[in-house]
Amino acid sequence: MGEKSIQKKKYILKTAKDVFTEKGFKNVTMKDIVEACDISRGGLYLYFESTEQIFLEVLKMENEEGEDSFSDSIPEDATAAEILLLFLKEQKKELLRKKNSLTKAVYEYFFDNHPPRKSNPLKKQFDASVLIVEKLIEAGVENGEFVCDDCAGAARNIMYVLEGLKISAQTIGITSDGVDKELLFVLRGLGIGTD
Amino acid sequence: MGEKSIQKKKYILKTAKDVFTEKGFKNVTMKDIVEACDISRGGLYLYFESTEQIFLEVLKMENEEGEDSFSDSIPEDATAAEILLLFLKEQKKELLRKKNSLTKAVYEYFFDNHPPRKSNPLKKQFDASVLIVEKLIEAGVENGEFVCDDCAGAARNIMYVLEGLKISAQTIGITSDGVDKELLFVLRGLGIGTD
Amino acid sequence: MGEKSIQKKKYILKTAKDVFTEKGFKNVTMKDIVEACDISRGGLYLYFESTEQIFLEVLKMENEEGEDSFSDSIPEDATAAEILLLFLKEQKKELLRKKNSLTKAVYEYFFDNHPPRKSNPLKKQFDASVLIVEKLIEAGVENGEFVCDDCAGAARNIMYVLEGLKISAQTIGITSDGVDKELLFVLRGLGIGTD
Amino acid sequence: MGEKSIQKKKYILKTAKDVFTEKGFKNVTMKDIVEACDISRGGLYLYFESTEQIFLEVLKMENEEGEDSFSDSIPEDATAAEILLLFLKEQKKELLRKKNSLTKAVYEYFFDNHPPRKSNPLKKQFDASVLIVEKLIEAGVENGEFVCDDCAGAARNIMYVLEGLKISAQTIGITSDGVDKELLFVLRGLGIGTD
DNA sequence: CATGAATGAGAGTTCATTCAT
DNA sequence: GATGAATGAACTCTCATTCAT
Repeated sequence: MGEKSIQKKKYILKTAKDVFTEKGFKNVTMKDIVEACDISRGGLYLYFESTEQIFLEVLKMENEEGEDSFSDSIPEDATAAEILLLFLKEQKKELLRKKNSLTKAVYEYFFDNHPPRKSNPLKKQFDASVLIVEKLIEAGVENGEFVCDDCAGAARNIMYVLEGLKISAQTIGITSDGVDKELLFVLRGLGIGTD
Repeated sequence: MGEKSIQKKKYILKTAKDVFTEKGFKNVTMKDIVEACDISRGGLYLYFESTEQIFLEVLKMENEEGEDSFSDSIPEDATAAEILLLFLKEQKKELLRKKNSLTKAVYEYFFDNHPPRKSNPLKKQFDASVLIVEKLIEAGVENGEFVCDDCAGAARNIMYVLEGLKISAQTIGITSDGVDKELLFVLRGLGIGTD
Repeated sequence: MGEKSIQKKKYILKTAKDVFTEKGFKNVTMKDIVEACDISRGGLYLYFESTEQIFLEVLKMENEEGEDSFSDSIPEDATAAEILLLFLKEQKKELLRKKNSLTKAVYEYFFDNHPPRKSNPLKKQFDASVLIVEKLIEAGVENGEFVCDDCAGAARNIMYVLEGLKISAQTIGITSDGVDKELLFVLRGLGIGTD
Repeated sequence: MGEKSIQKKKYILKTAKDVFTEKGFKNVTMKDIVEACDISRGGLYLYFESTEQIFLEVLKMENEEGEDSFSDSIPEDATAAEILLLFLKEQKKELLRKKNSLTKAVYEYFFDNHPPRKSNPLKKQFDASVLIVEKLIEAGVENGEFVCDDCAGAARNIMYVLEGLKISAQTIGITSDGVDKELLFVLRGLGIGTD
């Protein structure tokens, strides 16, 4: 596949992402993507052979891009508490977005497709997030910002609460205030009240 | 619709429940249900006109049956802590069930169908559970079993954690131990360690 | 079939007539008739075995009733011209009726079903009408009301014009004035102007 | 849609015309057309989405072709009477054709579908024909071929008689002689006897 | 006689996928 | 590489017709 087609592949993935964002995973057909990309039916098959493959590559692309953007937004001299707050705000923004990112599609996809635990990209991401939060909490405990005698537990707890909020946002709905209340409760568990 | 057809309707709902349990919501066609029930194509349409209608009636049936079975299992003289533990164990059992109940189908359905918040049955159920847990915690606080200065917040927190565990069980997978760890963490927040 | 069932048969035919009147012939299903009659599916089959059979019996019933009603409305001492006008007015009323009698259903039925010419009930009716009109014209010519040297031809012509008006009413639409213009033109051919 | 598919579309329309001619409108299913064209089920849907759409395009095609073929057949130096006779012969041929053109299908379709009078293509065609005949009669009156003091009325009368003959041909049946008798009667009204 | 549940054939429609150009 | 017409499998849904009660 030459230089030119790599461009096209990226174009397709970017366009497909919008489609998945709007319609989830199962509702998306090859036809939908063909039409969104305004390419020929056969053309799409030159690059991808199923919505599943496209979706997985969209996810991969997302992860690669996503990683950077968060760490980029952290000020050099931020305290642990500040970074944690930033992280939570980011998550909140994400989960409240009306046309909500890929969350729905991701859930839908992984409902039906259970990659072996070890290679489950969702699990990897989850575990990575837990680790980051854990490190943050540990750092915060060390310099007296947080109180916590089970940092790993607290980190996991935060992540599960976030998962709970995320799925609730997609199913029963949730307000900005609703999210704040939960996050505050969690933070109070770390010994701090917040703005 | 006579006595007899009511029986049949129930039979269809019960059979359909298994189908939804196995395949989720979107993957289920009228044909699937027809075949599972071993009735004729047209026969199904005498009772239901879409998988959606069937699914919603399955849910209703589930809720009606579910309510009783839990309260039935509570001993007369149980303490608040005991009841809470019972409740959590029940939830754990539910969320670990391999062919996992209707969870997947429910999520899938409500991803695409957002009933107005007021009439969202999922929300109703969630709120009801929060209330129950809240009352339990309050009772526990009163007789010294729990320590907690925001019972409502704690109850909501527990429910969101449960939601997080539920969705995680469906997507990234989770072990019995993993669930226990989370529940223990939450309970410790109420001032108790557990068996 | 006993006394009672003859009543029921008549009831079905009367109800079915309304259905055919509203929906034509082809659009009517056994189900439609069953529902209109509010009887059971099987019940209908005890009396009739197809919409075709029902329709033909409806037509027979109509003809039997129709014959009397027209001749009843003619005054004893009417002149030929008066009777002819009466006849044309009757036809006009019929063909302008919005929910137009059985015309549509009749045409639809006979498009697909061509009984041998001799036994075609539609043809019988048409020929009978031609004859009546012819006799009227002859009578009118004799007593100087009309001028006409081919009474049979004129009668046939009138009937074909009426057919043309009837089908036009059903397809391209026609106004009361439109009908009047045609009828006047035809009457002028008989040497008379009219009110 | 490229050059090639335009060919195919025409092919489908031509084939479909035969189907409508044979079976009328309501009796024709997408499947019938698919089979007549010997194409795939899905293939037909690439071009048309319903029998109605196909039918209307068949009609349009017919009208476009029909217009030319008649005017082409008129000799340069024909008199008004000659042209009128030609026109009537054409109509006669049309209405006697055993597998009778689209007449039946057209009637069937317009029984159920009443486009607003202004845009009813059937009405347009009817009105256009009336106008043509009227002009012919006027021309004939001017040069002494016809006698007539209400050319418009006579033209309309001729067209309604033709409609009457057309519907009669489809329902009660009519012979070549039968048609001749009617047309002669009408022509005699214009002051001429004919071959 | 009457009921109405049940059956199964058949029409409509959509898409993943292929393939000649 | 790219196109888009074509195919056919799979679903949905509706009724005529039957039959046990």
